[in-house]
Amino acid sequence: MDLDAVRTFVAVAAAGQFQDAAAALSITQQAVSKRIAALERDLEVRLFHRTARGARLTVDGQAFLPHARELLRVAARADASVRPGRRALRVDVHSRRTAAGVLLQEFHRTHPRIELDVVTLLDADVHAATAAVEAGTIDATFHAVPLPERRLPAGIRAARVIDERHEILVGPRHPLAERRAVTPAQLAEHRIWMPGMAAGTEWADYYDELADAFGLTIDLVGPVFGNEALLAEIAESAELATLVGERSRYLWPDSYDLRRIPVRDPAPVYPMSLIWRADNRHPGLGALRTHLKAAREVTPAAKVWLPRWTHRSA
Amino acid sequence: MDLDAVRTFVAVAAAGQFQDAAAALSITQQAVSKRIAALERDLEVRLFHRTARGARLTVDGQAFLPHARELLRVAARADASVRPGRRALRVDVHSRRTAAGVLLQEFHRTHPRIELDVVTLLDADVHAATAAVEAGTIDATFHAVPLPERRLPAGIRAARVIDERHEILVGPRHPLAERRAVTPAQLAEHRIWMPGMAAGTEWADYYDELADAFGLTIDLVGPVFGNEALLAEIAESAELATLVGERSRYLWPDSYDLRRIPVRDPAPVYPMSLIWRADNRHPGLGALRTHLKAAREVTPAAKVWLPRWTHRSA
DNA sequence: GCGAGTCACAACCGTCGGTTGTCGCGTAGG
DNA sequence: CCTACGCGACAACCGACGGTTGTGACTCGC
Repeated sequence: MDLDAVRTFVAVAAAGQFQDAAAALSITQQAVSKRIAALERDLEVRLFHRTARGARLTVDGQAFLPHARELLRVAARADASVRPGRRALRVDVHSRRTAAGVLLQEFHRTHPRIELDVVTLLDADVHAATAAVEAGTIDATFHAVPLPERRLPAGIRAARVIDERHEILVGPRHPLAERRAVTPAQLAEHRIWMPGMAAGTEWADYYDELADAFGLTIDLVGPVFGNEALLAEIAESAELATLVGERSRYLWPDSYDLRRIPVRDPAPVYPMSLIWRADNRHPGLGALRTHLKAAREVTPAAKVWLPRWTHRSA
Repeated sequence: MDLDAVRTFVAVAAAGQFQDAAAALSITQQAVSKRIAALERDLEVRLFHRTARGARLTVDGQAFLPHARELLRVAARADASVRPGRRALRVDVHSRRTAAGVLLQEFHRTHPRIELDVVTLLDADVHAATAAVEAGTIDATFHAVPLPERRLPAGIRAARVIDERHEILVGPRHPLAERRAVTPAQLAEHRIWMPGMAAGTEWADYYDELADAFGLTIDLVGPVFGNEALLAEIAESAELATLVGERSRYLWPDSYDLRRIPVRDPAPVYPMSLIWRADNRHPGLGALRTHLKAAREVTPAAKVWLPRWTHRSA
């Protein structure tokens, strides 16, 4: 199936005759005739009734038309997603399942008109992601911004948009399973398991500092067999717990009886900023910033714990 | 943008290298190279990093990939919608806004996996539609089936699936505007306007018989300026009313203050059947029949009025 | 019956997309 | 360090496809 043929089909359906469609497409009537004939041969079905007054859709043509329109729309979106100059808003998130991803999905739902592409830079820390923003390959990224010892490059802006609190995830046999909330101090006696956190990453640094601050045992090592395996292990265990972002979404089969219990007093918070180029005029970027600003839930300062190394600015 | 190129792009992204993708597509590596190069030239963007070990997606490629997949999915659906042999379930309804259309939409929502095409045969009465079912151009149609004086053709089946009751649509100044319900007899004093009902159609016959039975004045003539104009007229008028199916959906701007008032005791019912070929093995057809059976709301026989000419069978 | 309109068919031709053959280059291994 | 292997790119060739112009068959309306 050829997209040009589909475009021609839609043009003919709209015009009601080959000639006008040909004019609209700036080709000859004969070319239109050939394209339609080729499409009909390809689909093995007749799309138009030819009359002396023009062309009318057959039942098959009628059935095909909305699909053809959809096809062209999707093709236009696909094109817009990468076309330099007016491509879709491209935002980098570390994972779609954590707060930033969830917020982006929400943004997409409330702003269906804004073309949005969510990508994940491979092995990118704040600096690599910021470099990508600077280079223009992405329009924005979500990261915790380190204290301004190392200032952001000129022309780069950042704004705190997510204060992600945490919950522990435990199985039914875990001692804390029935709590409505736990404090960080209460977690000291229990083992917390976060496999797959490579040392040296921002997240590993965060959990290290958190462990230090409250005397926790946070296990960052261990083989990674995927989320499914981790969840199964947690559900079975009477000792293991893992930390998840409050707004993260991990789907698990109903057979796993897992509970999410908020960590409060103080609530450890992973502060994420949106990072973008000051001179980026993409209309979707402004909308995204406005949306994130509105969606931000600020917890009173007294009740949160923040890592020392992060950028404090709003 | 060429669909073959897009298919190739997806294959390369999956394989991680040109050679394997070429093998999977049964073409040479050189052809793959050309197709990708053409796509990149077309989109004015680099999609892959070429290395000595294969090809890795660039950020642009990563952004493009889901759109490319979607494009292929939509193309496959478009193809399936008309491909003889295994095309989508094709159902004819007179209007998408009336009960049959609304039920089909509901069916589509609850059965997203079943490819469904809703078409409207032009100028087709029961017999023309039945002929289309017989010929196989459509899988099913909704119509009131006349009494078996003229029996259905051999191999054609019909089942009553919709008993559509009615409501009158009136503006705020109409004498009946504040009623919670009206009887057909009460309508006798008022003028009912149904423009655009060509004489001789099933619907016109129905309204004729209804008018006779209760001494109503139903005006089937009048110029047709579209639904919008009709609704505007009704909303303004203190005398005009029009009949609509209970489950029909007409959207109007909020500025029109229109009320829908059920007609009951007895409730005139337009009985519609689904008509299909007994030997049609399309899997969606069975699902549709089951769905319609479950959705059917049967009003006690004593409380309904049915036209004499319709097929009484369940 | 004829003219004006429709679409289809035929002939022609350039371009595009496929193939085969070869090269440059980066990585891995001796 | 140098070589051998594997990857993708480039070049030359060729057939097929899609565009054009010219023409024919057909229908409708005056």
